Amino acid sequence: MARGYDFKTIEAKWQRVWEESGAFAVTEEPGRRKFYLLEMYPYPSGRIHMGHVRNYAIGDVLARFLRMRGYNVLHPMGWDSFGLPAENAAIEHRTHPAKWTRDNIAYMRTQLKWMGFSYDWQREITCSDPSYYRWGQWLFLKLYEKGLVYKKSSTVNWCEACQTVLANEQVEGGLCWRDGTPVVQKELPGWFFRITAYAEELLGSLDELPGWPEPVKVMQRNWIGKSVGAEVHFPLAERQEALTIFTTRQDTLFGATFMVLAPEHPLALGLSKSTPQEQQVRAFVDRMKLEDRTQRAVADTKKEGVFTGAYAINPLTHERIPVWIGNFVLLEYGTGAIMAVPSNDQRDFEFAKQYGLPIRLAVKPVDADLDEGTMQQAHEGDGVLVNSGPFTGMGSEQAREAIADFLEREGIGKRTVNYRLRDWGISRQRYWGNPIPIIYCDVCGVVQVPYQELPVILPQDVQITMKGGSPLQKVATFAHAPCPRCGGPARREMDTMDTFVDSSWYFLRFTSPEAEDGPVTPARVNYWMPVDQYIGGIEHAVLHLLYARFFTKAVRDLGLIAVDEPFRRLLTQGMVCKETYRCPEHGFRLPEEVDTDRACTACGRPIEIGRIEKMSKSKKNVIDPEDLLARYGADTARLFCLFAAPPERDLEWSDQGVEGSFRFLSRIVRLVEDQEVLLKHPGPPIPFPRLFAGRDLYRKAQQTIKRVTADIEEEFHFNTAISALMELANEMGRFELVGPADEADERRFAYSYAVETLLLLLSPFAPHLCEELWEQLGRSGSIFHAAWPTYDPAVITAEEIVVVVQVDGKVRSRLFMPAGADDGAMREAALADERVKAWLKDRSTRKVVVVPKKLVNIVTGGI
RNA sequence: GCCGGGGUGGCGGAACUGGCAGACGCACGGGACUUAAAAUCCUGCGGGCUUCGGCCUAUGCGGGUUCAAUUCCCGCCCCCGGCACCA
Repeated sequence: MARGYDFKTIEAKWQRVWEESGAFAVTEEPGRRKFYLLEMYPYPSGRIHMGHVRNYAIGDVLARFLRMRGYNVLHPMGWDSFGLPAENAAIEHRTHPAKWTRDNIAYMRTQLKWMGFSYDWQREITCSDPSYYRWGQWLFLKLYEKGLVYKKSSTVNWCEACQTVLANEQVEGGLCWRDGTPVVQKELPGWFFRITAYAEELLGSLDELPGWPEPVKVMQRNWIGKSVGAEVHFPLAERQEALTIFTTRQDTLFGATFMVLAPEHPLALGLSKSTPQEQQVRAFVDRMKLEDRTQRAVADTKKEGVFTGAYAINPLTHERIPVWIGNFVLLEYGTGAIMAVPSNDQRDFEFAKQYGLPIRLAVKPVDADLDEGTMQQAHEGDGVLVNSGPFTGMGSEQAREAIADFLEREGIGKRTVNYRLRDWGISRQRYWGNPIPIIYCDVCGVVQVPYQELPVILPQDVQITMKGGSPLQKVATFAHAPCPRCGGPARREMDTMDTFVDSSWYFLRFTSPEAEDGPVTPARVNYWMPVDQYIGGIEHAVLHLLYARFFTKAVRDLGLIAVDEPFRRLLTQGMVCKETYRCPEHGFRLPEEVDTDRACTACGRPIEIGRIEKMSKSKKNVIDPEDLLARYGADTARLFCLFAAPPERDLEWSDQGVEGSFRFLSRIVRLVEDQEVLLKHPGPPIPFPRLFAGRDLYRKAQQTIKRVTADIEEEFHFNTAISALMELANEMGRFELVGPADEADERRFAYSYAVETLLLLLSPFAPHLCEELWEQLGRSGSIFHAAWPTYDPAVITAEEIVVVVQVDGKVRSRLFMPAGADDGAMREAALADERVKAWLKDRSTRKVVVVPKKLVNIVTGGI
C-alpha cells in the first residue's frame, strides 16, 4: 500500500453500507424529475479493464451528482452475455459457455462493486438468461409479423475464424471487427431486419439530437448514405427489355456514351449469348467470381471490363450505345448497372480511355471550355450543360430538375432515392446466442413458434468445436420439433441471433426488468424513457447506436413505447492508451511478463518504448484495474481517469499521474484530520457581511461551487472540476486557522465551511473517502443524502478587481480597484499610473479603450 | 479522394461571448525537516536577453481583420478517426 490513508478499510466499509442499505435502488415517482443515466453494458469477458473503469467512472460521477441535485436517477447495470468469446473460451478451457459466462459475471460484478459504482443492482439483466432472451424472441416474432423481419438467401460477409456471418456494420475495411480475419463473401440463407425501411427516419431524426456529438451523427449519415437522383430506363436495341440505371447526375444524361453492368448482374451473360463476345464475357464473369468482392471494392483496383456485344439506346439522344461489363460496378448499389458519362465522371473517363470508347461533353465548367479530344480528366463538378438538346445552357442544378421532370413525363424514368444502408443480417451460425423462434415444416413451410411456447430454450448439452457449422444441429432434441401448425415432424431454425439484437433494446428492459407479460411494462418504460444520458465508446458510432435507434423506432411502431429516439444525450468517451513496449527481436509478441524498463525476458535485448496505443493484451500495455485497487484504491483510480483528460479525448496512462491523484486525496485527509476536533464543533454560521477573517476562503469555496457545478453539468469537464477542487484545497492549506482571539469564530467557521463544501463537491468523484470524512466530522446521514451546495452570486463577486492596463495592446501595468469602479475611474487610474506614464512620455495618446471591470488599452500615435 | 476531429511548455492539459497565454497536475531544479532516505512543507520552472526594474519573443506555417487574435476570416502543412470505384 502506498503511503497516504487507509483506503482499504474505508472503501470496504462504505461499499458494505451502500449494499446493505440498497442505497441506489429507485422506483418510479411521478412528479419527481427523473433522470435515466446509462453506460454501455459490458461483455463479461472475465475481468473489467481500464476502459470500463473510465466509462463507468464518468457515469457514476453524473449519477451521484444528479441525485444530490434532487433527481430521481435510474442508473442500472447488466451483461451483454451472449457472443462468440464464450464459445472460444469453452474450447480453450474445456468448460461450458454458460458456466464460463456465469463465473465471469459473478467476478466482474464484484469488481464493479469494488469500484464503488452506484448502480441499482435490483435491475441487473443478463442477456443469456431466458427471462431476458425470451422477450428478444417475442420482439423478433412481432417484427416478423409486421414484415420487418424476413429471410432471404444472399451473398453475405463470412468470417472463417468466427465461422459465422457478419453484418455489414461488423466489417471494418474488409476485416472482421472482432478478430481482424479477412472477410469473404458467401452465398447463404439468413434472417434480416428491415432497417432500410427506417433509413429516412434514421437520417432525418439525427437533426433532432442536439445532445449527440457531431462526429457520431456524421458517421451515421455517411453510413446511411442517402443519394437523391433518378432511375432511368435504357431500352436494349433489338430486344423488348430495358436496362434500368440509377444516377444522381441526370444532368449529364446526354453525355452517356456507353453502359456498364456489374459482373454479377443477371443480364450479364444473357446479353452476350450467341454473339462473338460470348466466350470472352463468360471468361471475364467467371474470373470475377473467383476474385473476392471485398477486395475488388477496396481501394484503386485497376478498372477492367469486356464488351457484351449488346447495345442500348440512350433515351435522350436516341443513339445506340454499347453495353459493357466492368469490375468497378457494384451489384449491391443502385440497380447494379450504370450509364457511363466519361466526360463528367472520372471512373467512366478512365474506362473509356482504356477501351477507346467515345467521350462526349455534357456539362462544362461555368468559366471555361473543354474539348473532348484533349481533356485529361473528367469534369465532375456542376457546370453548364452543352450538347444537351433543349437543356443546353442550363445550370446543372436546374437541369437535374428539368430532366427529371422530362423523364417522368415521357415515362423514361422517375425521381428516386438510394441508400447505402443495407438490411441488417442477424443470423449467426453459432451456438451461444438467442435462438431464432422459427420452425420449418415440409408441409406448412416457415412457421413461428407460438408466443406461449417462448422462450425457445438454448439447450445446454452441446459439443462446441468451431467446425462443421452450428453445434445446435447435433442436438437432436433441439433440432427436431413438431410443427406448431400441423403437428407433423419439423426442424427448428439452427441459427442464433446476432448479439447486437440483444443490446438493441436492453435499455428498455432496465425500466421494468421483471415484466412477465411483455418485454416492458408500458407505464414504467414511459416514465423512464428516453435515456437522458448515454455514455460509451466511439467504436459503436454506427454499430450498436444505429441498431438501437432502429429498434426503438420499430418497437414504437409496435405501440409498446412512446419515444422516437432512445438516447437524448450521448457522450462518447475516448480510449485508454499507454505507451507500448517492443523488443527489437520479438516486436509486440513479447513473452508473458515484460520487464518494462530493462530487457526482453526471451532474448535479453533492451526493450524500446513504442507508440502510445490503446491498451490491449496483445500490445502488452495494459494496466489491470485490480492492481490499481490494491495500490491506491477505487477513489484514486476513479479520480485519475477523470482528471487526466477530458472524457471525449483519449486518455494517456501515467503512473505518476495516478500517484498525483492519490497524493491529492491523502492531502484532503490531512486537511480534515489535522483539525478534526475543531471541525466537529464549527460553531454557528456567520453571515457573509459580518465575516472578515476567512472572508476570502469562504468566497473561494463559493466560487468553487459555481465552477464545479457548471463543469459537471454543462460540458462534462471533470478534469477542470477537479482542478478547481485542488485550488480550493491549496487555499485551505495556506489558510491560517489560528489568529487573534477575537477572530477565532470567524476563522473556524470559514474553514469548516470550506471543508464541508470541498467534501460535498468531491463526493461524486471520490465517494468512499468523502463518506468517511463526512462521518468523522459528525455530520448526520450519508453525504449522498445531503443537498448539492449552492452559492450566492453576491458573495462570489470579488470586492476588488484587477484592471489590466495595456499600452498599444501590451500589458504594462495592473491596478487594483474597487469592484464598483466605472469606466471613467478606470481610465483615470490607468492614465495616472506611474509605469504607464513612463511609457506614454514620448508618445501622444490617440485613443483609450476601456473594457468594463477588466482592461484599459491606451493606443498611442507612436514615438 | 470526401467527411469529421485535432495541432498550446519537457509531458497530460487550462483559457467565459475576441481582453493578462500556460490554471490544475506530472516531471525536473533549489531549499527546509531527517543521521540518512522516503513522505511532507516552502520555492523556481515556455524561450532569449537583463543594469534584476524589466524588455523582447512565443499557441503548426504564411497572410488578413481589430485598439487587442489560441479564439474571427483567407491560403497552406502535419496528425488522428470514419467512409471510400456509392454512379
